[in-house]
Amino acid sequence: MEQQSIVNKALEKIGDFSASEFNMIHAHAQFRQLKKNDILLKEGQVCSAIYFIIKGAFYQYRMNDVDENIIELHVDNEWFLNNTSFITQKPSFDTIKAYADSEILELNIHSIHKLIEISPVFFQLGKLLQPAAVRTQFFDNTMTPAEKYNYVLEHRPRLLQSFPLKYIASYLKMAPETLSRIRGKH
Amino acid sequence: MEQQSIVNKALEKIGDFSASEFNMIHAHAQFRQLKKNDILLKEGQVCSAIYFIIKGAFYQYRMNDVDENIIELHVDNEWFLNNTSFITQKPSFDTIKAYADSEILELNIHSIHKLIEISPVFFQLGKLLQPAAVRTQFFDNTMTPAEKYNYVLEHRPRLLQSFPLKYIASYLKMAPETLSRIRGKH
DNA sequence: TTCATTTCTTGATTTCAGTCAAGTCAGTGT
DNA sequence: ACACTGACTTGACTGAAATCAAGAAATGAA
Repeated sequence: MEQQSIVNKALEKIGDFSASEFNMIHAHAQFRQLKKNDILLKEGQVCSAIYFIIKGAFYQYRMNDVDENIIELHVDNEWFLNNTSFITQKPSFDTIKAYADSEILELNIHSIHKLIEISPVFFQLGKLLQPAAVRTQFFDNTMTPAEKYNYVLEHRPRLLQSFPLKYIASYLKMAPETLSRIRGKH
Repeated sequence: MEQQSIVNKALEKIGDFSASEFNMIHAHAQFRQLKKNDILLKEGQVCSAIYFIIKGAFYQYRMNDVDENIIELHVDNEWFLNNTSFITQKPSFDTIKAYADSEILELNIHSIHKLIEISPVFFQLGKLLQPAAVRTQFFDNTMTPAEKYNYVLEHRPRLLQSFPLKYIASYLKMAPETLSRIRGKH
């Protein structure tokens, strides 16, 4: 199947699984379709699954009085989750929303636990938490706006194509005007 | 034993363990003593264990050209680890150093895996990753210096007693002068 | 097409935290 | 008692990014 090979390719990057182990993962995964602006996880709900984007894009935001504060951006061929809520299994502070019509695969925490009971091989799925953990290193206040932009340009360039400037500015915690000026100087 | 009851009390907060399960955890844990300025984990090493501070204090810092940039502060009766290195099992960017003569308990990743093989109950140990995950929410650039100080004052007041002002300022990513001024206005 | 709305850019001004600098205070050693 | 050091405070100045404001460009709807 087309979808499965895409997912397997992404899984190969995070661990060493046999064909039968791939099949076990797919047996536990749920295919889902969402329309633009559909909500995948609402603030207050517990994030009990990890997701793989086959097609589309998602963003996570937190309400701050009036406006949406963007926490994470995700494009196709990426795994994502609300890291804090998933790890703690407590209500999420953030909402996850589809930015475009999307197709995703869902692997819930019970399935992951079952898989790990079957074999410690599936511990490697824990590495899916890695990107979020690594990312937080960079977005402490030690980086200047220009450094943040260059970091995204180098490490996640597809974000810049997939989302409007003001989403990226919010994600990078700077004013849209500032991002516009930085981009102006190539 | 004195130490065990301290640790069990801390473990009760994160999960529901039986007496025999407590014993299994202690059987896998290593007791260690460190002197002030002893290094627990050096930059470049993989963080392969989680630690519980029975007595003393620790800090994690990252070298930035000349000066130490403080990443985390830990006081007694807390679990800690280098979150990123532990989750990814890749070399740490940070060094963990004893701020005072300390006594700790060490539970390495192999022991944790063994425990989880014995029983899924020990999955709850994963919750020890929680504090770090929760903390990163707050230290994105959305908070003003005063808000950061108030957050620490409310959630981790013992840090303010345990470490000198300049350590806390570095941890909160602000100039020592700024922290001093904020504190001046109660 | 035209009009309306949103997105992005550009300029002028403001503000808040960082830096620089000087001084106080407490602790240590001689 | 004295100087020396490190921790903290306070004031003056600076600079980078936010804010305010206006307008241009792109998008979409009628």
